[in-house]
Amino acid sequence: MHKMGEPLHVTIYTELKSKIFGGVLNPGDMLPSENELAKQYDTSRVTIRKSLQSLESENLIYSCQGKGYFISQPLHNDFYLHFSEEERGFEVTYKKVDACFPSDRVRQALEIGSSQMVIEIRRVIKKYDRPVALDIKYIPYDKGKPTLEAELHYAVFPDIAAAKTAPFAFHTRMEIGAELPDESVARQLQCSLNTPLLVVYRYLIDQSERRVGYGIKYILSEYGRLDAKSGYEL
Amino acid sequence: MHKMGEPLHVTIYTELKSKIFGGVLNPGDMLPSENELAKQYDTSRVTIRKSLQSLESENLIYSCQGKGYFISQPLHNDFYLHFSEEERGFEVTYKKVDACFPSDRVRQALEIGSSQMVIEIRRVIKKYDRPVALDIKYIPYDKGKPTLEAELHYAVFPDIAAAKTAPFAFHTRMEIGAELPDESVARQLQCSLNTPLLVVYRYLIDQSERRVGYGIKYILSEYGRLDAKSGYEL
DNA sequence: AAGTGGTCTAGACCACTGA
DNA sequence: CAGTGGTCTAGACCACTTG
Repeated sequence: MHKMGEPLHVTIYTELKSKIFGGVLNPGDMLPSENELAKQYDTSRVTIRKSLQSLESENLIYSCQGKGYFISQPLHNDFYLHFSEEERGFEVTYKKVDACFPSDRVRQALEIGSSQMVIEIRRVIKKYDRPVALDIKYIPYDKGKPTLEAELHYAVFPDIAAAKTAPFAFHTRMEIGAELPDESVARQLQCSLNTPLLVVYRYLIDQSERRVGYGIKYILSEYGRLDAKSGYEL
Repeated sequence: MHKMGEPLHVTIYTELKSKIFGGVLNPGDMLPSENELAKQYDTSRVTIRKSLQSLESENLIYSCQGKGYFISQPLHNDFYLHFSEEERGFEVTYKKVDACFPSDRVRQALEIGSSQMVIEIRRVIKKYDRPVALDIKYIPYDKGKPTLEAELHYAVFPDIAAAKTAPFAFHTRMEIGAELPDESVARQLQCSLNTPLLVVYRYLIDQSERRVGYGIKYILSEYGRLDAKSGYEL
């Protein structure tokens, strides 16, 4: 029922959602028409549409012109993963910035020629004085740019592109794998050569599909599993 | 400008979005008021609100009552990850279903007592006749339920909960780590004991926070990195 | 033809914010 | 106080789907 002070469209939204979560309405089922609902709740079509649009933006229902509204198939394989650079409780104790010529792997990842220089930024992330992750980033080095020191804040990834283009005009791709460290990585993480590591590759891509950043993060798995979730909330 | 046949609210939406992606409007900036925009585009407030609501549902803008609309801070650390059970081009060549008493790890994951039996479902996923992943799932075994054979379709995870509750009334948590296989896992994946594996843990949780399923998937990393992406699309 | 959703108008009143 | 967004109405016309 309509609670005092609560907008009517919220009440309608909630009641319909309850029916979906309660199994009264199931995937594929048709909802009552807008006019039907407007009559039921003694309100206008606009208010009903407001409620339905909320449900639609949560992927709970969808509409077909001329036919009606239908309950969606639930998406239980789509996960949401938060992967932040600035981890709370962790400390970045070491930074190194270099301009250098890229290795083949880095050249490929950034889709650049071998004569194009790159800036390499290495960081060791520690917790309780023990290294838990090694983060290496590469960004193409444009001549006539500020000094290397000024590039330090590029350690946080989105800033790289944000500095060159509009803040929304790029996206990121991520690949997650499991690998054993090479000697250099093992040394910096103070682990043995057969310690399995989570490795996260990141590609920063601008609006014209140019690669503007490449990052590799080696994570000691026992200190940092990645978390993701899917599903719907009442 | 307003193209023929295109709804006005879409035109307005697109023009505003272009300004955001083009860097004309930046995070924190205030948009013109609804009345302002209605005047500019010679339309009603309702149409303007429709456009703004679209932008809001994409997290490009947000509104504050009494103040106005503002450009959001971009969320470049929120990733979208699709983790499907039925992989195209892969084959499930082996299935085993057992009712058994759970190990400690499984008991903890499902939050059940040691006298509660569970059903174990093992699957080996192959590609070109080579194993690429091992998938083990556990679901609490309720007495007086159908035979084990009938539980085979539970191999696909969401179905487990969907069979017991409404299709929307549950969610999933996922943890991703890197581990070395034990002997049993190595044997089934036909790999050595120091092959690093991606390990994906899944918890299927119903609306009253009960664990209704637990899954472990060991993935040979070289054949199946996980992909995720973030960002905005024009 | 009747019913559906999609678009749009021209108002109204309210709650909230800031000067 | 004036200006903002939030809610809501009572219509209208269109495009689409189905019988």
